[in-house]
Amino acid sequence: MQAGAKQNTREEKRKQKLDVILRNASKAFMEKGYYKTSLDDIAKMQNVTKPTLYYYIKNKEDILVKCEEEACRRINGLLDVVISGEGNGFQKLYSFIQGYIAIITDDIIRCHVRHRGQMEDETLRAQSIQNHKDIEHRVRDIISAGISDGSIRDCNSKVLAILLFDGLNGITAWYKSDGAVNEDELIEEVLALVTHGVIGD
Amino acid sequence: MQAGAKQNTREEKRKQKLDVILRNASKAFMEKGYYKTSLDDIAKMQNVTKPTLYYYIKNKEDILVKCEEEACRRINGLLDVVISGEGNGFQKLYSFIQGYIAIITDDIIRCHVRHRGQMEDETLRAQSIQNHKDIEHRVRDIISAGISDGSIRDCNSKVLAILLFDGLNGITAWYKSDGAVNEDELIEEVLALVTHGVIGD
DNA sequence: TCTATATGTTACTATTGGGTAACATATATA
DNA sequence: TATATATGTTACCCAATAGTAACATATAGA
Repeated sequence: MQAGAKQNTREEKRKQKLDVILRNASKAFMEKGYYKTSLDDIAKMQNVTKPTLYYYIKNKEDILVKCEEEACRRINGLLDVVISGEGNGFQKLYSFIQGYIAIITDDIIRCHVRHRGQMEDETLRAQSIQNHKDIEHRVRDIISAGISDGSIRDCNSKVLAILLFDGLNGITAWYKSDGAVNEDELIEEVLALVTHGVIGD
Repeated sequence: MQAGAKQNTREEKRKQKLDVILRNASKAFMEKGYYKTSLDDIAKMQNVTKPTLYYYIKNKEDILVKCEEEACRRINGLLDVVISGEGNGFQKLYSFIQGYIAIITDDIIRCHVRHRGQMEDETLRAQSIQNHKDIEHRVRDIISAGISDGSIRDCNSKVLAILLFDGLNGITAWYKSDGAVNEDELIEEVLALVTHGVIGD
């Protein structure tokens, strides 16, 4: 067997185990909150002991950082696709919302959304805030383009972007714990509301 | 001096001091988070020692409960006025949004919004969730009335109510830490978006 | 087979912080 | 003035938990 292959297997395993840790931690953080979830709790979820976690993460806060990296990768990936695609500003915003709702049902993403900008370490906190600002800015650019090409009503792009993000994040937080509305129906309702508002015909 | 008057003064003072505690605690919770804010921190903010707080509150969690009581009183008060007022469903929803944005700049209300449903005590947590459901339901009733009278577009009132609350809560959380948009302008933008959506004319 | 390194455990330290007991003082009222 | 009660302090306890040191074992590669 080749040296490279074996090495790879070990690294693969390592990556998978880290992913399990992040996934379990995210789930626990969403259910009980960050501070009410101990590292012992997380360790137990994958049947190891606390010090083992420190082989994969630097410290508790590092879990949030790693979730954020993963989340930003995916959200920015979505934005890459949306922005480079066809259509006017409104259509791009529309497909971003669709994609975002789909993405944000993942525990790791939801964990990031709930905890971003809340690291105790100042440098990490600043980085986290910046990461989100960058994403928000890319969405605002889509909106601005839509206003320019006339497909989006003239409005304050900052207020719209924030209203949109907070609304979407809230929706998905609620969505998990309730089976009354299915995902397709949810997306359709949200898109209709964002598009046309609440005013009667 | 009358017995009643003196007694009253003492009770007044007590109420005022409790209010200061809630206000300071709310501010700290919003800035640093609930778990990163110690009772010693809060005590220092009004130049007393930690045990003194226990003369006004049962325990740390009780601060959240008391903030919630105050917040629900005010939000339900707003709903009382809005619902009993003139106009169709859309107009009532419109004035609720106006009032809600104004109310939610208060630290105590923001503290409630951020921490509701997160008490460790199960009974308190259930009560908190119920309180919010009640409020959400009153808003949904306004929406349903609007749909019936034709002033609001036919939509899922649950999705709209949640999208609305989360959007508004998010906006105001952001609003505090940024001076770029003044409150009147903010309210106007939000109302326009909620009313007409983002679609170009 | 031998050895270095990756992976894991047990047992511990150190700190934080919620909550309380015991004690001190101001003040309203009889 | 006397006294009960409201209000406050100092000094402490105790539980939870993040993080570490020392030790054990599996495994990849020579």
